[in-house]
Amino acid sequence: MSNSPATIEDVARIAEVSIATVSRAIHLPEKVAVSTRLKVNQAIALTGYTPNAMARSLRLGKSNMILVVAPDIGDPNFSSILVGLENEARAHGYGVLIGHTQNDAQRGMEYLKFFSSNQAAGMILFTGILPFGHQSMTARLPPTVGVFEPVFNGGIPYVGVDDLEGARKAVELLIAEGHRKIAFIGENRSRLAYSRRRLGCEAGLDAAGIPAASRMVIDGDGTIESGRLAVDQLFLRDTLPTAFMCVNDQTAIGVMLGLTARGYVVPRDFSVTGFDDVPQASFMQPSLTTIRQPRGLIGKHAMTLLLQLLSDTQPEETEILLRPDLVVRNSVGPPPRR
Amino acid sequence: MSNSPATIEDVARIAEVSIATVSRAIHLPEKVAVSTRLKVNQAIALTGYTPNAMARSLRLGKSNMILVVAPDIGDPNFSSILVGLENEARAHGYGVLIGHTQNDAQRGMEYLKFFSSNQAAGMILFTGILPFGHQSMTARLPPTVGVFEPVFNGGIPYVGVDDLEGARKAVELLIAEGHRKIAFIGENRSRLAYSRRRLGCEAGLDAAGIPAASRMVIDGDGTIESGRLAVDQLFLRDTLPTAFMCVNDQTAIGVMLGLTARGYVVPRDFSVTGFDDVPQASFMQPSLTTIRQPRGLIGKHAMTLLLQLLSDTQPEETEILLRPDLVVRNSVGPPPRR
DNA sequence: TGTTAGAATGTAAACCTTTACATAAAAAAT
DNA sequence: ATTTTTTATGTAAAGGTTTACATTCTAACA
Repeated sequence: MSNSPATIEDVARIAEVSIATVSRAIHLPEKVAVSTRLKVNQAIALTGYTPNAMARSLRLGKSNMILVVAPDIGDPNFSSILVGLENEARAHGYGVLIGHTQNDAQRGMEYLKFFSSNQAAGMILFTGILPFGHQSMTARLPPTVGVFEPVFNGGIPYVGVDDLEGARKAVELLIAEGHRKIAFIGENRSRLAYSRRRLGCEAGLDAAGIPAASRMVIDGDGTIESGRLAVDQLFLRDTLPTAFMCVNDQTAIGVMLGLTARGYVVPRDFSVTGFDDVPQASFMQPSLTTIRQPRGLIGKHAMTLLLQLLSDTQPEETEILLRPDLVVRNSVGPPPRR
Repeated sequence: MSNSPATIEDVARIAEVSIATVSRAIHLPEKVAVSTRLKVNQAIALTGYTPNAMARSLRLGKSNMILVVAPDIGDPNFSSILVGLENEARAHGYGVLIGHTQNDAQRGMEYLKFFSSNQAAGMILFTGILPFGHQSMTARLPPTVGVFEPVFNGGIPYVGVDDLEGARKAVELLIAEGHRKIAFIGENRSRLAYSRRRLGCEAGLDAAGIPAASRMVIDGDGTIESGRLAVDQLFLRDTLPTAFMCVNDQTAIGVMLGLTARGYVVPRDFSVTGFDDVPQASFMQPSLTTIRQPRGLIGKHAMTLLLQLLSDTQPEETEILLRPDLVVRNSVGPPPRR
């Protein structure tokens, strides 16, 4: 064992072939005679040779890193998708690089250096927003797949859950339990996924023939705190809903905390549904009825799609919507008789 | 704008200097005349040149990527530390690469390819276990810093919380509330951090003169489920504790769920403490009294330490223990009068 | 036997930097 | 004015791959 790592030359010398043959033995084994292939493999085993990825990327003009950009690494939705992404990437020899923008466009821009410096080949976007100041650069956009949140600037493939369908399932459950006055606690920062959920809710209410008069909408910002505030706002009104359909679990948790703080008991006094099925949802008291995102699967599909883009295999689908599942727990019951 | 990215040659041509001068203008500006520096900078701005990191790493024999290896990316402890790590890394021009071993040594080995192929310069280890089958390779170990969990194989710098101190604080709170019969719900997979917490607990009990007879220890595996099981095990015994001090929040959550399932009320009937202060802790009913890990800070310090190692600045400290804070919430009260 | 097609291997250039060393120019010293 | 020192720039090699093209070898064919 020498002290510096073995290079392709070391292998070539030991196998008594040229470096070109070694390279071919690795990447196009069928182009090299069986006997030489054997010699090369032995030499590789002997030296413990691993190709230098830097040299490789330089020569190929392509890196084997995927940048994953999320607004917040701490988001409970993030980690399981990341697992799916990482598994799939690793299975194909890719590494996963992470970045978090904290919803700051400036921050997002910083990560572009990974592309201009050739360190990343593609990007997975959690943010729903391209990390670019100017549209002008869109032409040079690296291969990108959106996840969890569709990307505004059209034309970027997206993998996520069918938000409309999921929201419909949730509202249907509430209606089936007998609820008629349903408040939708939404999110106002114009996130596409969230507005789709609202549309799904509307659709469900329409289908059940619920009049507009008994519908309520409060817009928060998708945080626990905004769920609490939404409760306060609703209690200022003349009519209260019997059920809260929340745009995500964070909001739902906030709503439940707000209701509990006012002395109400869920689901006896009010029913609450969430969306996402974050880990916390199952530990709430009562546990939260919600719509599950198949996060691992989303990650896997998104990475597959991206790797297709990278290998110039133009994928047929540009939007993959996975089926959301209703997870029935204990935060929904029939409306109280008043 | 050409279609392929600008290289140092393009810049040199426009600035009418040699590529060496361009390189110097970037990395050793004081070595180049002010007038030329200006020309070069203009040319850089004009072309939008960014140095090709692959070529740079190849030449320098050093990458600017840090591999972060965790047993489980989904661990709520992971993400905030990751934020600290990533912020610090990015501030120094480094990228963060992630890997998750799922407590599988085989998996861990796979990530070593990032080093043998020169794609990563250093490593942050969450696992407490070196991802190596053989000790023999220890000599070739890349610069590594352990985090959250000290690394077994001695000599590896570690940044974490002072587990002893934290555990002492927790047990002191219980004792101050009047508890004498305290059960420690531990973890049996010989994790160093966890065994330190147990020692801290013992030390606190010793200091208070609590006799060995009224101490109980149950070993689980640090999961919610094992917390539940620990409760079941204790209820088989003659004497019950009045308080449960848990090795981590997951276990504490399990304990609380187990107690609730048996119809007990926390903290009226039993007190419970955790360790870590994961996000869930504050949403439990009752909210969990626990010991906070300053996770962002841990990440920041660990990365600083690693970057020092990488720049051959031998750091003086080899173990940085941050001060843990007691977070008093609602899961601890005085013991019931029986 | 002499040609030719096909298979296997080798040679060398290219990918883009950084930097030791050489050279040229300017400033300082004689 | 000449020599020496200092400063600024240029030349060219090296880092480890991949691959187009050239070469050699083998086997098949006439």
